[in-house]
Amino acid sequence: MNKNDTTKSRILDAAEQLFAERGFAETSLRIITARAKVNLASVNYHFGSKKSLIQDVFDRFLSDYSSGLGAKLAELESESSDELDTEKLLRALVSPLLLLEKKRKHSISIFMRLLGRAYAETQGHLRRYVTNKYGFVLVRFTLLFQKAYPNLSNDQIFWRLHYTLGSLIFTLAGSEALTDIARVDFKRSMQIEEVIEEMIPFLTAGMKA
Amino acid sequence: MNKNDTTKSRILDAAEQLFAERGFAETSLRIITARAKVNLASVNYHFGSKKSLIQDVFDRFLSDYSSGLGAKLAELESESSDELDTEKLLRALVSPLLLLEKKRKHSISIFMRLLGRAYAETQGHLRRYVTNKYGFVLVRFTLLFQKAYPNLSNDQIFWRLHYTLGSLIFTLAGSEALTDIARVDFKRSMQIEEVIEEMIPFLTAGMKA
DNA sequence: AAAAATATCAAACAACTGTTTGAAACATAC
DNA sequence: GTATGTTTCAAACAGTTGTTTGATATTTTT
Repeated sequence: MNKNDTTKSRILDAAEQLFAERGFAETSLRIITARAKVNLASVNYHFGSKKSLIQDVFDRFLSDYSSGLGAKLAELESESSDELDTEKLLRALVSPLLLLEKKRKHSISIFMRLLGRAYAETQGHLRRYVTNKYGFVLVRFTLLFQKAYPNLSNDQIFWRLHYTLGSLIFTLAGSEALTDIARVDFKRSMQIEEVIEEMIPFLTAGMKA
Repeated sequence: MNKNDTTKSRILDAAEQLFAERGFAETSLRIITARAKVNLASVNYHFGSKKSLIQDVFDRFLSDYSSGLGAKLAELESESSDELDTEKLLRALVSPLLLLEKKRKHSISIFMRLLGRAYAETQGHLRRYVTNKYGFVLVRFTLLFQKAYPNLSNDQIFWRLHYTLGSLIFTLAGSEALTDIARVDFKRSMQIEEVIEEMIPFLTAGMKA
């Protein structure tokens, strides 16, 4: 049987879509299993609980993304500080995203919406889970920025990195709706790659303000 | 009876807090009424439904904010284009927020978290409601930016405005958690006013990149 | 003070939630 | 082909949800 058409992966596919569209609490297991065309009980059989399903949806994205990012970071870490600049670092951050998008259409926007929702879960289990398991990537990234900008204080870098993440997550999460508006208002149809390209000079300028 | 201690306003107070903390679907009417120390049925009596309660929570914030912003925008609209700059416009955007914060502690972060959640509700009733009722403010703001930056194309302004909103909402929504981290990591405790001050040069540089 | 309108209350409602169960179907190994 | 392990399925479970009800209390009007 095709690995992408097992009961388990069909549940993951349906769940990640619906979670991104409607949120975690607003998405019932019955809606997921109906969309995935599998039996209701199979979620608890394959994943144990709804909580674990949510975590597994994240894991599939994050392990893909952070392995791609890890390679990029390793490259950059071996470079000297005067070779580093914001644009290079930002491209390291987004290029694994574009890889995801190539493998599966709209996955950037789905991924970013999920991230936004996880972030909004200020006190929930999900935020803890994500930060515990993947927080070290953010740390590595912060260190690179510190190396690239020795004149900026550490907390300035901390904050600017968060401004950047805010722009990225917010814009890419809403990219479908926003490109729609741009298309009718400015008669300009954009791909997500183009949206990202537009964003890089903005963020670069801010970073070294 | 004190206007701020009616059943209705106690429900609004409890609801806005809990919605910001936990989300809309994750917050039951029973939790709200328990926190507000009122009877369960009073929500449906005073607001009609949970949906309307959510909208009314927004209305209280948005009418406060957008009336403050409206005055600022009127000022700016009467200025000539060479008097306008990004910093002025950004300050017009955030100064009504700081007024809210003065009236009630933590209201910026609550407000931004609510906005973030409303924004995440891509297909929900709330997003429609907010954009229908308050979308014109964003339009006015866009026009001012176009006036201030005649060399930028309209869609560039459109996108950069969204990057800015992303930074603002994302950072201010998480400002409590982030200032906590900054305090222990950098031994630096920050007020929200300071966070905003730090953000303005970043966004200004990006806007005129 | 009587009457009318407004507000509060405990209790019940139907609908929906995630999860469990035990039997049936299927696959794999001997 | 029988036995063993794995997966699917319909049905039921207990708990929570938003909402409604009708009685009681409170306030306002006359």
